[in-house]
Amino acid sequence: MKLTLCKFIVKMEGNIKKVLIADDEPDILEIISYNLQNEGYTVFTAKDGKEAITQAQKINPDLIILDVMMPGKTGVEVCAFLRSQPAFKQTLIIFLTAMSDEASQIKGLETGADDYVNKPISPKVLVSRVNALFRRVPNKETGKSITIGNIIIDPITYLVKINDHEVVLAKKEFELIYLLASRPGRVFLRNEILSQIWGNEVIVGDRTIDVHIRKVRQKLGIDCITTVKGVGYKFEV
Amino acid sequence: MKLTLCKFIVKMEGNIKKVLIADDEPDILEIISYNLQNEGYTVFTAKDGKEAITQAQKINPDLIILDVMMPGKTGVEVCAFLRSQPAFKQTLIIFLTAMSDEASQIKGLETGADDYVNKPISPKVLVSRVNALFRRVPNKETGKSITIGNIIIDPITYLVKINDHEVVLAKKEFELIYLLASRPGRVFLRNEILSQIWGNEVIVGDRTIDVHIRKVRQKLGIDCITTVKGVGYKFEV
DNA sequence: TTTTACAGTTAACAATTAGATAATAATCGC
DNA sequence: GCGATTATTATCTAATTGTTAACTGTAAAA
Repeated sequence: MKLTLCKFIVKMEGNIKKVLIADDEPDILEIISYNLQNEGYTVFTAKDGKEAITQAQKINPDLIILDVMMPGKTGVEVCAFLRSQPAFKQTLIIFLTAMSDEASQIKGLETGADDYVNKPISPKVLVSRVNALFRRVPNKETGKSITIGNIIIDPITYLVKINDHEVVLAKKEFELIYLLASRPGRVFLRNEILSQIWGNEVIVGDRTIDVHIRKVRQKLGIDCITTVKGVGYKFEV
Repeated sequence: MKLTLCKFIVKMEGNIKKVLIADDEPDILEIISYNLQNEGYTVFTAKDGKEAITQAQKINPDLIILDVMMPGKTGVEVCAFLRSQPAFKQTLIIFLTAMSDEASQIKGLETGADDYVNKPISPKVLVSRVNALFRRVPNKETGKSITIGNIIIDPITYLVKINDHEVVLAKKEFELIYLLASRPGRVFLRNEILSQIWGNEVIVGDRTIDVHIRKVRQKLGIDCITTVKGVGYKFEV
């Protein structure tokens, strides 16, 4: 009783989560779909890696469940590709695999997956894990375009529009403005920026962020990035 | 050279994650501790459920790894108890267990755990999962904004608002007012201020605090810092 | 009243930090 | 593999921020 009520609330709050499942075995696709739909998720499917990517870009799901072994692009490759795009930096990803050897599991998690479930899959366990993931990441806006004043920042097309004037930014430049604009007013420490955009393992020099900030400021032509000396940067209109 | 320095700084700047591990088997405790410490985490241990709870309350860890089967309180019980307290609503919890049956796994995840790892544990996999979890959780907000009367001191935006008028302070100035305002009315000894803001190793002259206090008073324009002669300063409205 | 002990004030100096720019390196698309 | 774009580094400069020192004011103790 409590559960259904809870589900109902989740559904009413405009938080219907979109889940994309990619697996080349139709049976698995079906059984997972069925169980997740029962939990109130909207489910989309893809039968290989390529389709997974096109689908992901089209529907912008909240969670992607990826089979590791797929014809064409493997799940790990799909994950790596998606993670390289700002729109999917925050998207939850679960790997599904027959391999239970730890090497591939570690690799999977390090590629940026959020969980790793071994086949044979118990649908109920999978559902529990999906729920647990969503519980942890409440209503994270994933891949949504950001509109602040007369500025639109769209991670799908990689374009920034200012007063209907399109500005083309390089990848890092776009990632920067997208990150800062994701929480307008909030100061992002240099460390945060580094770990969000460059990742924790990559180490770049001190001036690298500055140079990118400068380029963004230059290209946008408007003053929307404020420096907080000794702390970091923030987006402000 | 530069590389190590940079890494060191990153780790030092408030990103040290505290992990509490509770398991009744000393061997497991040790091997997990070792591996997590190697990754840069600060590790605390507990040998049973009761100790886990007292430790958790004492050190307020970012992540708790709980063995399900422990003498006294089980991991699930510990988890349920902690989750019932506001302070631990957001704390990450991973279950560790020999049982691989799905019922207990589902139950564990539904109690509010964030992950579930089956024994025998591969330390490397566990470390990967821990990393994956922390990657997912947004950096704990730097601090809460303080509102006293018509003054708002907000460390997220690094701004002080007085009657909707924004005041921009330099880093040390902000740290000062934020510290004093964190306990309004309480007198902070000069020594306390020094060790809180400058750290224990740094030695600065006598007048340094005064000068910063003066700047804050000047910039804020209102009289909210009171001098207690021979003792220190306090925030008062 | 004078002395003393603090804290306030101010300006000068030092240190830190970010901006600008050009040069080099890496990457991408063909 | 080549040219073009993008990313990173190095260096210098400018600005801001932090610290010190010297002086002033003030209130309590001698």
